[in-house]
Amino acid sequence: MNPFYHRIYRVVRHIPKGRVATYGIVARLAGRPGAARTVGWALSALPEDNDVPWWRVINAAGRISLSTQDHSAVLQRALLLREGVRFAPGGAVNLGTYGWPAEAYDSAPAAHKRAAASRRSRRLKGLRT
DNA sequence: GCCATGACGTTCC
DNA sequence: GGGAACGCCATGG
Repeated sequence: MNPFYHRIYRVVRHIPKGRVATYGIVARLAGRPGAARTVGWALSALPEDNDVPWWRVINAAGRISLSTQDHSAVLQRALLLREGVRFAPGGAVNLGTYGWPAEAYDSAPAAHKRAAASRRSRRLKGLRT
């Protein structure tokens, strides 16, 4: 297994219970800024008998990236709720409150986080242009 | 080795 | 605030 993957998993294991981190942050902490997509890859490649709290990793919009219909998404919400993470009415997590590490979100406002969500919705429509 | 794909992110209309 | 385009990195065909 590549060092990146190991680093990614290690970073995810460091996420405290009741907190969440974005793919971008995890990628950055793992030493590969911009490799957010790769983080998703690494998590999807996790074996069933893993000790990595993958559910604490969400996208920059504070939402679960998986399709809400997917059983993994349902599981992820359940696990987060069990740890005390509250979801806003829109189904998003307040990164300013639960984001980890807090400094990362404090210094990086990133007001237009939902852009990620819009991109995904576009792709779901099948509009590849 | 090139092309397509994806649990993503940032910038620009 | 919402939508579209472009960029990034690793994997699989």
